Amino acid sequence: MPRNLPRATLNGSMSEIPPEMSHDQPAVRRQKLADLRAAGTDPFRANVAPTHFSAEALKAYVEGQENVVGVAVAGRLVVIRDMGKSQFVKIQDQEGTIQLYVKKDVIGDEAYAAFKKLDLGDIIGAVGTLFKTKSGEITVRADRFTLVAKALRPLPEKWHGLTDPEQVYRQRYLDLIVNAESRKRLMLRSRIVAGVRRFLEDRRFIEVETPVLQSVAGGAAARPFTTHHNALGVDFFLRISLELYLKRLLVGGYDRVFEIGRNFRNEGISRRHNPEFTMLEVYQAYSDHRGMMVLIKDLILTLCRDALGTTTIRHAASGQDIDFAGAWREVTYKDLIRAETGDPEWFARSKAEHLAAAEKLGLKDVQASWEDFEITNEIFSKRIEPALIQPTFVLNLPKELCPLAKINAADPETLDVFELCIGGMEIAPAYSEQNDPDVQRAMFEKQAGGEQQSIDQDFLLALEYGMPPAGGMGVGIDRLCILLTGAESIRDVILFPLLRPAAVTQPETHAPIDS
RNA sequence: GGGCUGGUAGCUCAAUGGUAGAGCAGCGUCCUUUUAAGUCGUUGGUUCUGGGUUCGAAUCCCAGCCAGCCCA
Repeated sequence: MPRNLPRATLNGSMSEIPPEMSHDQPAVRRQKLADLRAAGTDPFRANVAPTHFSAEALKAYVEGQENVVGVAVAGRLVVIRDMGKSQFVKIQDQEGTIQLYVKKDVIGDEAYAAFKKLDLGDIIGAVGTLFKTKSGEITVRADRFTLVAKALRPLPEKWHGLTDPEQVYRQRYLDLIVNAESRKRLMLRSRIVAGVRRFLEDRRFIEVETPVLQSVAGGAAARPFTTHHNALGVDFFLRISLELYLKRLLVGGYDRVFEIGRNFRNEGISRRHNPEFTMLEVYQAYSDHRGMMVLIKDLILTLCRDALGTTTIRHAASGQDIDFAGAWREVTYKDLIRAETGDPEWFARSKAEHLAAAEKLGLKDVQASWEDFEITNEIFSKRIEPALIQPTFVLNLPKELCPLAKINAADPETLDVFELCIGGMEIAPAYSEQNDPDVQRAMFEKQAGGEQQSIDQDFLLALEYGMPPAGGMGVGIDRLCILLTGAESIRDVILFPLLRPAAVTQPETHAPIDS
């Protein structure tokens, strides 16, 4: 301690803050920390043993048993109402907030003086008894408290929270502290993911983990990220789907498998796309795409009941209510296209006619160089899909759209697949999985053009050992969360969405005033 | 990649070419049942960055950085 400053004592007194420094909140807080250490306590070496989360403590109160039920709680100080010789404060934990009442003549002069030195954002533990205030709020009357982490920086404002979207995403921890809505929404995501696991495990699906680093990134059409393994001296791709490894497990005798895993696609970023995103993929032997229809409806209804507590949600963008408990529409791709174009003979017409019609529909991006099926599919993705708000199974997609599904027996131009659309988004595609190794090889080769190296030969080898017929499905977990939480953007349901790296600057260090 | 919008105190926001302000937070005072507590006083600015126009720029112009939305 420099001689020119008063020595801090255990009763919480502290060095004078020079007025010209009083605006520098980190410096003031570091000074308080230095004073605590000078007095022999280091908050960062202390700990507490809470007995209750805030919400549990509130439930533990017994009417008429004032100051009988004892609790120990811990959390971040988010509200301080100082009334001189007593204070009402609120601490926040994972489950919510609880009010503490700290009275000078209860905790003693020294402890009270130390309590007055606490700052918003500090993390404390408190032990006391439950009572109800005049206005009826269940509150902990604190007998003692312990500071376990000093916050060296001030929190964002309590009333408006953090609104700058950039800061919300970059400093999600601050968003979570001050924006209850974000906290709720992202916690709901955890509940949804947990609900998916429970649902599938109840049906004897086995959760597995398959490689993220792959030498052939297959199972979807997307640009992969590349990376490099130093010891092997080999480049790898980050996976773009889970499919081909999960099907190897079907070959291996795991009849019901799923993985909830991160996919990486080196493509643009938008309200609906994050370069890394979470997919659920499920495969069930001896089932097919029809079986997957039952499974996905059951899954979503279960999530609605368990995580949301309702089977009806409001779709903000369209203003419609979506009722998951009702019947889900089933319609073929071709019927949708015929209805949208008003042309019953659409699929009998030439590419030139399709081009002209697409132009007439106002689809500006369509190029004459496109394949015929791409022109038709543009109508589907730009005009039809965004309008499918209520749960809709789109059946019998054209065979060009996926090389991994079985051809439909009645209409060999189409596949035994569905695409589930809800809220104008594609939520889950599912297939009757192709298990004929020769057909699969032919499909891959056709898709690859001349690029043999893009074919996963080991997957084809696996199929030659025999894969049971199976239904398979991919569910975009992020999109499902957008839907179920009513979020506007995928970034609102991802804790740390990808952003351009911020300028690399170390946090400014604020030396205590006395150094 | 293109268009539009935004970036001002720790946070939320004002200030439309003429002295950069308010609320919260901070600092100091009063207050032993408060609820965005109240009360009196008070500190605090690289107006995103760099150029330019102008007697004078947070404001107008150019370039850049970051973000959001829309489009691709």
